[in-house]
Amino acid sequence: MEKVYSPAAIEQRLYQRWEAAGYFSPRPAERSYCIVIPPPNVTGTLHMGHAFQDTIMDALIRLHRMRAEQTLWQVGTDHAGIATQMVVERQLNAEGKRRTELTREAFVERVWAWKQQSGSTIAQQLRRLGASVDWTRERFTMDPDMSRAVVEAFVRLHQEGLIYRGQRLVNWDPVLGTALSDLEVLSEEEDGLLWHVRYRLAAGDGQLVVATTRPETILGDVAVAVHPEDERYRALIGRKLLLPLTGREIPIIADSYVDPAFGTGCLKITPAHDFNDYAIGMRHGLPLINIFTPDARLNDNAPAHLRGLDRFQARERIVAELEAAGLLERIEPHRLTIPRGDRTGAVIEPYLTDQWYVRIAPLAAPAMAAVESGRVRFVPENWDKTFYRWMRDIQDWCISRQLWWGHRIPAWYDEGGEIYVARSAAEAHAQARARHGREVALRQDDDVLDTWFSSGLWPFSTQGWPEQRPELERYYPTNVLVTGFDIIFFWVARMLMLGLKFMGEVPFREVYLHGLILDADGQKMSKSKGNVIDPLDIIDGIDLEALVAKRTTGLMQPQLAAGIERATRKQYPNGIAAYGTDALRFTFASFATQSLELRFDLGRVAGYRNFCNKLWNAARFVMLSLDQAAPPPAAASAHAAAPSAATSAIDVANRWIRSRLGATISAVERAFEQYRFDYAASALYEFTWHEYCDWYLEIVKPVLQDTGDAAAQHAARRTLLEVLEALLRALHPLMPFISEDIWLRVAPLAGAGGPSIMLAPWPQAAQFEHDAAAETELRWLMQVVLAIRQIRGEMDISPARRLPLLLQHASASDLQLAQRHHALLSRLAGLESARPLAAGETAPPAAAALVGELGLLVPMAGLIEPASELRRLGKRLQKIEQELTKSRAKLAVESFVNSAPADVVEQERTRLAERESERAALLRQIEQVRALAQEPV
RNA sequence: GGGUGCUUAGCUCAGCUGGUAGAGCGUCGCCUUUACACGGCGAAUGUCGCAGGUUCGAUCCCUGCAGCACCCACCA
Repeated sequence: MEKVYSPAAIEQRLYQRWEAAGYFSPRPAERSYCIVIPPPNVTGTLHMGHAFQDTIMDALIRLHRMRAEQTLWQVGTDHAGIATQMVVERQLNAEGKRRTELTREAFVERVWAWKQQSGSTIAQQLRRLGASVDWTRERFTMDPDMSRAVVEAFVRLHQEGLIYRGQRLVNWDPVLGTALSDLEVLSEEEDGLLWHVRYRLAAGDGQLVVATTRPETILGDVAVAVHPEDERYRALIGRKLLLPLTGREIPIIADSYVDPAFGTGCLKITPAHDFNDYAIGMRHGLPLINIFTPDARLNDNAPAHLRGLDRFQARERIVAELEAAGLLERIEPHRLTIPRGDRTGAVIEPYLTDQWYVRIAPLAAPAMAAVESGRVRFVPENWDKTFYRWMRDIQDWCISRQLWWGHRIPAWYDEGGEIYVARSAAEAHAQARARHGREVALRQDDDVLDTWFSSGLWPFSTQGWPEQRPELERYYPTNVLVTGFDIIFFWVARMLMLGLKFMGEVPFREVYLHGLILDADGQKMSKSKGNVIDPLDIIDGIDLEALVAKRTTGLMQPQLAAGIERATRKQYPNGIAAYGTDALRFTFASFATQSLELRFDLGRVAGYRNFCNKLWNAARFVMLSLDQAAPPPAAASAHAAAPSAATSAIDVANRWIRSRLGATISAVERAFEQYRFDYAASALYEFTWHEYCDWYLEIVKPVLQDTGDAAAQHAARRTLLEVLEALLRALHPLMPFISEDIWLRVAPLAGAGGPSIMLAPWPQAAQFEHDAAAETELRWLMQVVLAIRQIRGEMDISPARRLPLLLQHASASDLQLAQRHHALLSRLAGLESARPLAAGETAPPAAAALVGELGLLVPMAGLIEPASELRRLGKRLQKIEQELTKSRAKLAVESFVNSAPADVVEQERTRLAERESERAALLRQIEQVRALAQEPV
């Protein structure tokens, strides 16, 4: 093995081997375990959020695979209608072309070409992460069989009246020229203006002043509303106003929606361009006047000289004209929420169109019931509140999009506009024939479905639905959905509704919602902020120039480049080092707390890279020590010989490390069950570094190197190997590569070979039985060693200097342990000698420490300055006295002694007693050292 | 406007059913001891956001306040 762990040398090679060998495919077993990957955009690239959630899923999958369950991680990608269409449109624009210059067929063909070209990027990136997805079952939401599922779902929902076509106001993105669902609209507060406009009474005997944020929509006004109780305007209700600029007559109506306190208390009503006005218009039977074209220019309902103006130009012109006509009373600044399309950032226009909707209430009710009854469980649990709130107020889902890329809506129209929803054109024609008694010409709906409609079917469409395939039976419902909370409405809720609808069962038993990865400053990572870290750059490393180039090219706002470059150079003066996949994965695991926000910290990655190196070198040590091994003693003689001191000492240590490993395995299992990957990571880290390496390896060294005891050496080597081998298996779900690489070398020696650690069984805690006696004994050993090291450290005694040690007040058990572990103590604490004080022997001046009642004395002669020992003792004394004061105070409170549970009181008394005897010992010690200090040298 | 979280060591975060606070990184000493300097040994550091309340006892439960974050919502 190389001296330094080098992830680049092992990772890709191992993954290729695994994939080629087909290890990612499920192997038949009684129990199954299935996770579907949240399908990433096919043309996208892997970001930190993906890497995080894929790490979690892979860890779960690998654990269950090792438990010999029939484990499937279903992989695939999403066609991502809007996002992908936009990317390809941008490419066209760069070539100086426009989408509309192409035929629909030509454009779609071009998107497919782009998908072929870029679709493998994310798949390759997933491989780099070590994701053990079953590539042989990869799906794409636009695959023919997936499309068939989409059509089937649409047709069935339509047949049941759960999909309908309706004309109403939608969120219209004028840049894309499509409708959007409510979820795809982001509202943010922005600075705007409030224009106060005069509307004159038709009779010429007065005016109303109306406050509006959108003066251009005056052209579509059909009324002005006031509150029915508003004394100021009560008398005017029912009278007519002249619409400014056009002179069209509109009524003054009364509606309690109007807030008399806002603005002037007069609200202009534009039903075709505002959701509230639409509702009011409906209530009052008012007409709708649409004044915009689909790209938000004024249409023919506007006065001739304004037609064709963009809505923002129109606003300027209309304000100017109002001003000129003396109809503009005043303008004031105003904060308002502006709705924007989540992809384009364009201001959303409420716009009257025909769209397809899913009637959501009948689907939402069973979904809520499933969560309420616990058939689906959110982790962390409190997400159910968010879910319920949204589901209660949910509006019908607009599923049609005026795009070219996506699943074409399976609806056809005849010349009369009659609709035929069918699984195929032929079926539609048949329906039309039946209706008309003759063949009629049909035209398919031009629109496509919302991407999330097909995503919502993912857990069963990937398994062949609507066909009843065995895998559908086997893997539905899936066990857990792992995803970000930001997608709970878009995806989780819809899968739940559609899964219940079509499969009659929830699509997953549990939903693990993880937090959002932020940069080190707590900012969301985004291209425009220039703070994006590519997970692959952490794995492979990247130099500063490449990182700067990556962050500053292709910006939507190129003027940000300079600032981004400056910040990047400051934050990563040396670029990013190559840490490897395992370190990155372990970092993600350790980040997987229940927190909503996770600040990514490269320091943590470096720490876990070091951890990998530690593990690597521990393995090296084990391998090296095996190379030096003498042949094991013959079984008979090993048993016949009386156990030597070395044997019985190492035997306790062997039992101890096995006991600790067992506890670690249990802790990891518990952690996985609770989705607390941070607990799993820290249990493994703690055991590997601070128990196996810090103690066990050090304990084993003298046995292996200093003694000629073959039986002890043999037992130590076996334990070294067995524990390492099982530890690697326990580490594998989080660190697949390094664990495999080492395991392939180690396992055969441990008699646990196999083609891959992936297929090896998950370690059984029961095989590493808990051993309380060994743990107690090792705790004693460690405390003694630590106490002596502390003296050495604080007294600045060179590690090379061997110390004599005297034991004071040693119990029989202390003496026995000291004798058994004499060699170890000497080695680990650097002792020259160790012996108990003889009866009646006066202790020499010494630095002292206590382990329970046992006093550890390091004679000071020539080693220790009395002054520094006094300082050390003084510090200890101070601390003890503080604790004593607290303890005494507590026990002095009668109510505590009376009301607190007996064991708590007892514990406090014990603590007090211990502190008191420690204090006494310290005082004696101080006295003695002080006397020494005063003696002339 | 409504909702949900968060506020613990210099930094990033843990902290189980209330019983006198932990890790990693960083810092400071000492050490190139043949697994590892991506290392070893030792050390220091916390009015647990603020103010009340409940309790024998509160980082933990309750109320209020402040700050931060996110989600939902039609106030022109």
